[in-house]
Amino acid sequence: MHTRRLVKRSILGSRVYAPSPTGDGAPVTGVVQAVKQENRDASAAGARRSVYTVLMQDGSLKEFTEEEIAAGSKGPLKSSLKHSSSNGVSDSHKLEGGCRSPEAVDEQRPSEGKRVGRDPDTRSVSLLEQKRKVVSSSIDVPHARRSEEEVDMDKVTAAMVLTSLSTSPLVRSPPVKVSEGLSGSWKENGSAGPFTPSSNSSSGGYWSWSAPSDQSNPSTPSPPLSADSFKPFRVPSVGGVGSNPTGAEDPSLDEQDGSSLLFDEPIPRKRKNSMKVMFKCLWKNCGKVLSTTAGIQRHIRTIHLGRNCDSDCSDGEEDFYYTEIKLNTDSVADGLSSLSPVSSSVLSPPPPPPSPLQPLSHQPESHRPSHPSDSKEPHAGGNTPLSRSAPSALYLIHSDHAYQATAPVSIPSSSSNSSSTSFTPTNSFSISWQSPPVTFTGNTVSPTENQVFGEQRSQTISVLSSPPRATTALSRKVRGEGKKCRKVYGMENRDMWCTACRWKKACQRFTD
DNA sequence: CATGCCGGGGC
DNA sequence: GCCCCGGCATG
Repeated sequence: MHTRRLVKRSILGSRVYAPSPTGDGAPVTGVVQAVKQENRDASAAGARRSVYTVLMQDGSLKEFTEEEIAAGSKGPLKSSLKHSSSNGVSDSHKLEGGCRSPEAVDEQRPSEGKRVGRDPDTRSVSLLEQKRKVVSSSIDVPHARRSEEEVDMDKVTAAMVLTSLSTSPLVRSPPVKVSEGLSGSWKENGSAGPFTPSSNSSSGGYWSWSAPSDQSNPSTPSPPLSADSFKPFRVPSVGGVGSNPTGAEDPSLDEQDGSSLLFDEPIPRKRKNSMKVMFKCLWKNCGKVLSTTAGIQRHIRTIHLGRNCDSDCSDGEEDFYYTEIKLNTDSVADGLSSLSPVSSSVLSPPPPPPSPLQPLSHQPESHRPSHPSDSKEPHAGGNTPLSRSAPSALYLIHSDHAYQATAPVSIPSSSSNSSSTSFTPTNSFSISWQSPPVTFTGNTVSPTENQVFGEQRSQTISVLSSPPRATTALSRKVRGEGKKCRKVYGMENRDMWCTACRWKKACQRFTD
């Protein structure tokens, strides 16, 4: 990480002073053409130096160390743009005297100026972008070029764009393409070492590490889904960055990998607008889920990365510690709405929050979460106390799915309680709550009451993987016993059917 | 296999 | 919203 950070923001094109080649002490000016890192290996402690390739006035290229250049002026970084040196003479003046040297200077600077005003929108255009990304946002160097305001604005707008993009399922992919593009072509420059002397096009590593993995195929045509393109990028963050305090990111990543497969519509039949996007922290043992990128970034930044400052000083690193998950809000809605009678059947009053006068009074209590945040369902007849409080959003998600269960309607008017434990004082009906349709991780999803926080992650995964086609026995209306239009009129008189029957819907004429 | 019905798509 | 159909569960 350090190594490439050293390059800091590019000073390419900057005018610098260099020791006179003649040795007469009179400094000469030149334009930085390239920067190299010396002894990159031993960079850890310090003593790492940059070597600047400088285009001299006379058109020759020379290399100077940082110190040499610094000796010539007050340092390369300051020399070019704003005021610089000690004598108070403006830069331009010195240039007048020193080097009104040719095109090189004028050529370089405009191009460099481009970088400064970089537009967050261009994040999706990675190839172009990488040329501008010379100014890495992850650089912790005194802001020589960009004023604080610039940075702030950049972050803010970027955050806004990110948020808006990732909130809408339709437009989610763009922000991710950054990584996708960078990981491909940009990788070569990044890992091949220092910048090549190829003038101003110095491809900068936007993220300070190069992708060692070959998982990212350089020319991914157009992956529509973001989850995959996310993945290869996150992996290098483990080995490459080394900034992971715990150093144990792998498990979560693995799980992430596993679950990310589930992101892309496992279900052939997809429902419209039924997905809500959430963001889940991938930090080990965290798994916090928030609804906005800003929120999750803030969470990671403050909680895990230990950065106190607000969103301003973000370097984007948070992006790699959360992922995007989709929640099937639709099924949630279904489940909730199923509490009210779906069909005209008079049977089985659902455990209805809206009707407190129900005789089965104590039952609704435990069932009435009043908000979905109440954790596990009491399931079939389990008279669990309502004590459990589940603060985490995960529980919210989970219990939502639990509500998919509907009250089965199969009740012969007599007594036989069809399902397990009866909890109702009356014997005329029973309401059985089924375990949530989610069955992925086996242990956690089972109706067990013992919910541990540590299992949140798998909870989430199971949620993600939960097929909307829930436990069909419940969600599906039980087949009616009586005759239906089809039977009554027969296929030949199909026009006499009720419309529902004609449409293969639940018969409206002969309801059970 | 016939039937009932859900989810979804086309218009 | 009307209409139809694929597909699934059930008997």
